[in-house]
Parts: sequence; C-alpha cells; structure tokens
Amino acid sequence: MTDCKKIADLIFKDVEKTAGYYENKYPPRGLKEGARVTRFAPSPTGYLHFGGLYAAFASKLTAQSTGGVFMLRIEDTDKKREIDDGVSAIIKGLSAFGVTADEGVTGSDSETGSYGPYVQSRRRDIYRAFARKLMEEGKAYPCFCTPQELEEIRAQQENEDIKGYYGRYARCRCLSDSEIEEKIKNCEPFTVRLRSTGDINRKITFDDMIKGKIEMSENVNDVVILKTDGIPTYHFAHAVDDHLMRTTHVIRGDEWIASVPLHLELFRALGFKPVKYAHIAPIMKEENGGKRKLSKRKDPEANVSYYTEKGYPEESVKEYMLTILNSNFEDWRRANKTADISAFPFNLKKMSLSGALFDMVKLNDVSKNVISLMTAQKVYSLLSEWAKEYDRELYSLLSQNPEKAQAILNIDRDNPKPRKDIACWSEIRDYVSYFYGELYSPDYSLPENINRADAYEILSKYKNIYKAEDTKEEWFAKIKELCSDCGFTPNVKEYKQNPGSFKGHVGDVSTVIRVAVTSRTNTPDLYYIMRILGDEALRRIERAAESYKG
RNA sequence: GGCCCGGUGGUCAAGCGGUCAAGACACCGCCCUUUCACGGCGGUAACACGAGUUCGAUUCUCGUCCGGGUCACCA
Repeated sequence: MTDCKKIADLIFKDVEKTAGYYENKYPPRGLKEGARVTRFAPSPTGYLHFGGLYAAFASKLTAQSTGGVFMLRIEDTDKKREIDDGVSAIIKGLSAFGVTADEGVTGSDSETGSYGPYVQSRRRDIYRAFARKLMEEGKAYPCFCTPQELEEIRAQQENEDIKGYYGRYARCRCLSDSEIEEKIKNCEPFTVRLRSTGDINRKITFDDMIKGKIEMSENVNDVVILKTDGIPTYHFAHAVDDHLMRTTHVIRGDEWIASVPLHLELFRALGFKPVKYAHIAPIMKEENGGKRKLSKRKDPEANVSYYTEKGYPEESVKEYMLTILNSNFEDWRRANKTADISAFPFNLKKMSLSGALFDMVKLNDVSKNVISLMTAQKVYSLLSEWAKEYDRELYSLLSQNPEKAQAILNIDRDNPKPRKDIACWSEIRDYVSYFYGELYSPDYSLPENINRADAYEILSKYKNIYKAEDTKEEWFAKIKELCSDCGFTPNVKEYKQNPGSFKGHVGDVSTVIRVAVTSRTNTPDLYYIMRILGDEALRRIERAAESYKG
C-alpha cells in the first residue's frame, strides 16, 4: 500500500503552510447577494490584444453592474514567454481605455487588495501547499516521464480517440513508494500530475453564462499541475487562485471551453466550490473570404496600442466594444444620448455566441459620433494630450495659440448638428493643415467645370471687396454680389433650371475662393475658416489670383 | 481524426411556431445646402442545404455542408 503522506513529505519538504492556513487567510468576501467577482488574468507578454481588452472590459462591466470586484492578476507561470516589464504594457493598455481594476496588480511592482499576491510567480508556496494536499489525499502523484517518453506516448496514440496521459499510458501512476523514493534520491526531475477519477463514458454538463448548457465527456487525463520547476500550470493556478481570490465568475476566451471538464475536476478534487464560466467568442478578422482570429502577428489593430497611437478616445473604443458586446447597446445609446456608459445594464447573456468580425468602419463611425458630441475645449485638451506624445510638431503648433486651435475645432461644432468628420486625433493634423503655414502647401487645382480665367476674375474682384471683419451675412451677400458680376448666379435653383444662361452658381464661386484659401474643394464652413485666417486669407486670395493670371 | 461551439443582408445583429423577417454600419438615390459633412426621406440586400415534427417552420429534431475552437511541463 502506498503511503501518500510519506511521499508528499518527501516531495514537499519546503512547504510550511497548509492549505487550511490559506483558506483562513483569504476568507469569503462579505459582498452583498448577487455581487460578482471577476478578473482579467493575462500573461505579461508586453502586448495587450484587443480581445484581451474586450474580455477585461466585459469582466469589469460585470463586476461593476453588480456591485462586485474586478481584479487584475498576472499569470507569469511560463518564464519562456515572459518579457521584461511585460506588465506595464498591459496596465497601460487597459487604463488607456478606462479598464482599471478595483484590486490586483497596479504597476510592474505594485498591487492593491487583500487577496494577493496577484502575480502568480509570487504565489509559489500557495500552489505547493494545495498540491501537497492533493498528494497526501492520493489525488496527485509525481511523474518522472521525460519529454522523449511523452513524445513516444503521443506517437502511440495516433489512432486513439482520446489522447493524453491516462489509463495504460499513465506510466507513473502506479509507481511504488520505493520506486518514487529511489528516483527522487537520484534527483530525477519530475512533474506532479492529477490522478484523474474521470470516466470517459460519463458526461458532465455545465451552464455557460453565454453559451448555455454544454455537455462534454469527463476529463480523464492526469494533467500536469506542477511543472518540473515546481511552478503550476495554468489549470492548477486557475483553480487555486480563483478559489482563494473568491472569484465568482470567470470570463475568458472560448478557447478554454475544452478544458472546463478538467477545471471542474480540479475544483472538486481540491474541495472548492466551482466558479461560473462565461466563454466569449473571439474577435475575428476577414481574410480572403474567410474568418480568422484577429492575429497578433498579422493585424496591427489587434494590439491595443494601435488605438492609442492613432488617437482614438477612450470613450470611442468603449462604445465600440459595447456595440459588439451587447447588441442592445446601440438602442440604449439612442435613448440615452449623453448617459455615462456605466449606466448601461450590461448583460453577459446578451453576448454573441459566435465571433464577430472586427469592423474598423464601424469603430470610426462610433468614434465620430463620440467626438462630435465633445466641446471644442474637450477636443482640444484630448488632442493636445495625444499630440504631446505622438505628434510633437502638431503639439507645438497647437499650444502656440490655443485660442486659434480651439476656434478651428469649434467650426460647425457648436450647433445642434455638429460635423462628424473626425474619428481619431491623428486625423486632425490633416484636418487643420491649411490653418498653419508650417503644414500647408498650396495647390490651386480647380474642379473641371471651372476655368482659370473665371477663377482669376472672381478672385481679382473678390480681393477688393472682402473684409475680414464682415459678419457672416455680409460676407455671403458679397459673394452673391460677386456671382452676378462674373456671370454666375447666386441662386442654385435658377442655375439648375437654366444652366445655359450662366457660367455656374454660387457653389462654384465659393469653390474658387475655397480652393484659393485652403487648397481644397471641401472644407467646413468657409466663412469661419477665413475669419480665423484673418489677413492671411486675403494674401492667399491674391496669390491664387496671381497663379491663374494669363 | 475524436470532442465541443457556431451558421439571419457586405458587416454587427433583433427574432425565440404564424412578422410585409427590426435596427445600426456600409452602399445607392432624392431633399436640404456656398463645398463637404450633418440632418431628413427612400432604396438594394438575408434566414447555408436536405429531411422530419406541425395546420404552419428562420424559430423544434435529425442528417449534410461550411466556419471556429481544442486535444502541451503555453496561457
């Protein structure tokens, strides 16, 4: 008969505290009924995937809407994938979009909350205490198989329906005490495996918060719970951490569904109450007709930093995520135009079952709406903040004359139907370029229906009547007057009825002036542009006229 | 290959046995208009396929096909 206690003592000599000690140290949270405790638990790879932000956001909303707690835990149990200071990119990415944790890791070397440590590499003793408990109870055993041996097993299993370390393939499952002692004495490296009690013919069902009832065969694999270096695998860490941190709802990508039977077995073996699961579908990308997951390697927009670099406001990205997270969000938004996102009744059950294609066009649309609702001051301050980091030249132009910048940003904004043409801050450089000599290069190309001689006539006459201090009405009256003087009609309808009698209409005359002043055929309200430009507008008109001469 | 999950317009999606099958984005047209936007009005466009259950299937069942996931000492 094997003596589990003896083997456990041999293997876990270093473990001082018991599982019971940790149970007491991290008591159940005294939260009100229905409060959900969630977490986001990324690996510190120095990269925050949009899908990660998305899952984290869903987790935060779930906690927030129930009066619960949202934690950030770092899963650094795989030293091979780790990157120097990989934590800060994640925290930076999350906080850029307002997904801040109530508890957990707050920086590369700091954390808050009483259920920590929240970095797995600092929880080694905890995992080992629970692994020891399992081993004492005969629910885990050491495995001395080498990678080569495991490879052999895999090769043998090519035609098996069930692959893995189980049944007759589980060579170390029945090692005798003396064999184990012998191997350990010889310092043979070993892992610790769960002694699965699953039966392939038995089904387990669980209720996924998003996907509903799912039925699967029980886990039968004696999976590794502690690697040779004594560090736990994801599965074991998940069970121990989420239990001890008193997580109630695990919201994660649906690639984890397949391991739920294992996770449930782990919770049961450990004597833990299982958490509830919500598996979310990945965000997809279209590629020649097909769908595939947004890829870190192929898609720049998979990296959350893409949005901060482009300058998408926090609100825009959140609103966009919500439109894919809960499809009733857009209806809610229409009914509650200015309400804060936190007032939205987020519901996991309303989430999509299958992966949504990432839609940049829709993001832009959402963002344009968000930005159109901001005041010029707000746009200015967010823009400056962004430019300070990502476009120094623009930043200095802006800050040289904040009043001018705000006046530019205020064109057509301060009214009930604001323009919607800015989706992100990086677009503004181009949007404002004709206001700044440093960014402006004149181009007097005219549309085909207007000839240079007419343009010359219009501008030569206009420069004599234009006054920078005119009111909008005066300004426009002069343009209409100019129309008549040059053979154009101030009345568009009249032109359409009788196009042969005129060279064109006010629109064409305005276009000539617009091109002269901005080098573009379409811009926001020309009057306000010229106001802001002041004398410079006149100079540009003169220069343009000169260019059309002869 | 085994096991899971999914399949409504180009995209995101309502729907939950009887609907002229919502809405949003995109696209097209018209109106408004000094350009462009905005706004308003209108339009094109969908239940993967085949059986079954039913008086009646987008909705329920089964099969097929297609897409995705998973089968590590990675998470």
